[in-house]
Formats: sequence, structure tokens, C-alpha cells
Amino acid sequence: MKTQYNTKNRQQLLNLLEQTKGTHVSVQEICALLRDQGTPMGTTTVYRQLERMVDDGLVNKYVMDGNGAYFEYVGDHHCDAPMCFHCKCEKCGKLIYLHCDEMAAIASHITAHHGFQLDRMKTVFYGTCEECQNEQGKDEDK
Amino acid sequence: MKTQYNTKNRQQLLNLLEQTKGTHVSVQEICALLRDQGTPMGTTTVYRQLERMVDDGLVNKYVMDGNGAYFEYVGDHHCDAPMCFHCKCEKCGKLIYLHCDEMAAIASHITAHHGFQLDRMKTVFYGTCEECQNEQGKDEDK
DNA sequence: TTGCGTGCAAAGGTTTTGCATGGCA
DNA sequence: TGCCATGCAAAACCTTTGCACGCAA
Repeated sequence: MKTQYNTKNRQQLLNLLEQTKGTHVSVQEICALLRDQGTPMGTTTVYRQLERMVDDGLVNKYVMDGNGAYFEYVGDHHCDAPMCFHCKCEKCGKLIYLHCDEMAAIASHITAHHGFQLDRMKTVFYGTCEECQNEQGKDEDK
Repeated sequence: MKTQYNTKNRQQLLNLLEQTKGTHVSVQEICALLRDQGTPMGTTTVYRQLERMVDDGLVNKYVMDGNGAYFEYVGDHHCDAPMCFHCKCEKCGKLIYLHCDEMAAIASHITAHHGFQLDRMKTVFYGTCEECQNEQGKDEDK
């Protein structure tokens, strides 16, 4: 465990991330928000702080379609007791949370029958959310 | 549907991809293999051909941890009937395939109870494979 | 012959690294 | 004071685009 200074930048970043709890933000979005907030921060610093937070489990990192990574603050909540999974809508980009016992059963099943221990912090289910499925009819032109 | 020439490059790429069936390869791996095989091909061409193959459903594209995309040849098999999911081991990077009816039930459950239509072509389960779980004991130093 | 295919070079974007300076403990 | 944190600049990577030439049909 490294010594970690509690710098002003780190506090500001944590503060911002708390505000975005429940959503996912990219590095450039973070930088823009910090700038708007009057507390600009170097991109490099944001990357390095986020890297640590990911290591510490404060933040989850998701890699979307190659357009860069997204980060999600999970804080102390840690999402351990409630089995929560993340679903990302490929249409609207919305992030949906599944809290469901049956989902927990899935993880158990995979571990028991396939010998694979699921990391639900990193696993993102891609698909289409309910609203976008409904809209799919009229957007069917490509 | 565009007219598509059946060029030598395309044939060679398809040929190579068939050899790698069941695994996932990156663009640079593909280029290296083609070079070793005596049939080098420009990176741009590989990207463009792969893009088409993805559109045509011959190849699946997965975006891993930000280290670029991986491609998997599925050919005519199309993976439709057998519900197959992909698990990627975060330790050794191995890609594991799950063909399992219970997994199919998961997708149904999510659709029915959560209104989310899972795209199992794009969804990758992250976690730890059996072998790496066993090795975890001695690597437990960080 | 037509128009897609090819590949070099260059651009675009994200993330990492080197290094000198600044700030926390 | 010691050491980590910061941020600028530059490098490293992956991927896409522009353009002139080659090749399939």
C-alpha cells in the first residue's frame, strides 16, 4: 500500500465523481466539468488519480467501443452485498443497474459449472434498453 | 449491399481467419501472421476488410481493456443457435467460450424481467479462469 | 473500362512517459 | 525536509482518412 497524499486535486476529483455517482464519465468529460467548476486539472493528473482510484476500488473503469474509457464512482458503497451488474445500452448509452438475485445465481453457476470466477465490477452487459427497443421501429433505416 | 470484389488479399485474410477460428486475434497479430506466411498485407487493408466482415457477420469484434480490438472469425456458423458467451480472464488473457443452456436462460431473464435485450456478440464477461484462480495463492503479493 | 481495392503517408484521438517544479505531511 | 503530486511537452498506440495507383469484373 502506497502512501497517498490527500491533495486538493484529489479532493476536487473525488468531489466531482461523487456528483456523477450512478453515471459514467470519460476523462475529457471530467476535465471539462472540472474546468467549468473553476478547478481545472491537468489531464495527466486525472489519469493518474483515476488509475489509483481504480486500484483502490473507489472507481470502476469500463472500456467502451474503443472511443476511450469511462469511469464510474462507486465510493465506499462498493456494491458487495447487493449483487449489481451493469448494462450499457448501445443505442442511447444509458447505464442501467441490475440488482437481482437471479443475477447472483448466474455468477454462482458460472463459477460452479465453468470454473470461471466472474468479476462483476468489470463486466458490462451490452445490449438495448427498453426505451430504445421501442424506438427501434422508427429508427430502422440504415 | 455493396459490390465486393473477391481479391487475393481478402482470400488470404479469410484463409488466415479460418485457421484462427475459436480464438481471438488483434490486428497486429493478423498482420504478423500474414507476414510470417509470406503474404504481407497493409494494416489499412486489414482494418478495412475486417470492418466489412464485421458488417457481414463473418467476424465478431470485441474491444478489450483498451489495448485495441480483437477479432474472431465465426464464418457461416454464426453462433446463432448455440448461445455462446465469451469470458476473458483478466490474469492470463485467455478467452473462454461458454456454450450453455443456462446462459441462454440468463439472456431471457434479463429481457423479460429487466427489459434489457442482451447483445451477446458484444458482451464479454471479465473474471478469473480456473487455472489462474489456483495460481492466485502463490501470486498473492502486491 | 469502371470503380472498388490497396497501401503509403499523415492525421486524429486516447493514454503513457520524462522531467522539472510545486505541495503535502 | 523528503517524497509524492502535478502538468507541460512529447512519445507511444491504435485507428481512420486522403490520395494516387493497381486490379477484379
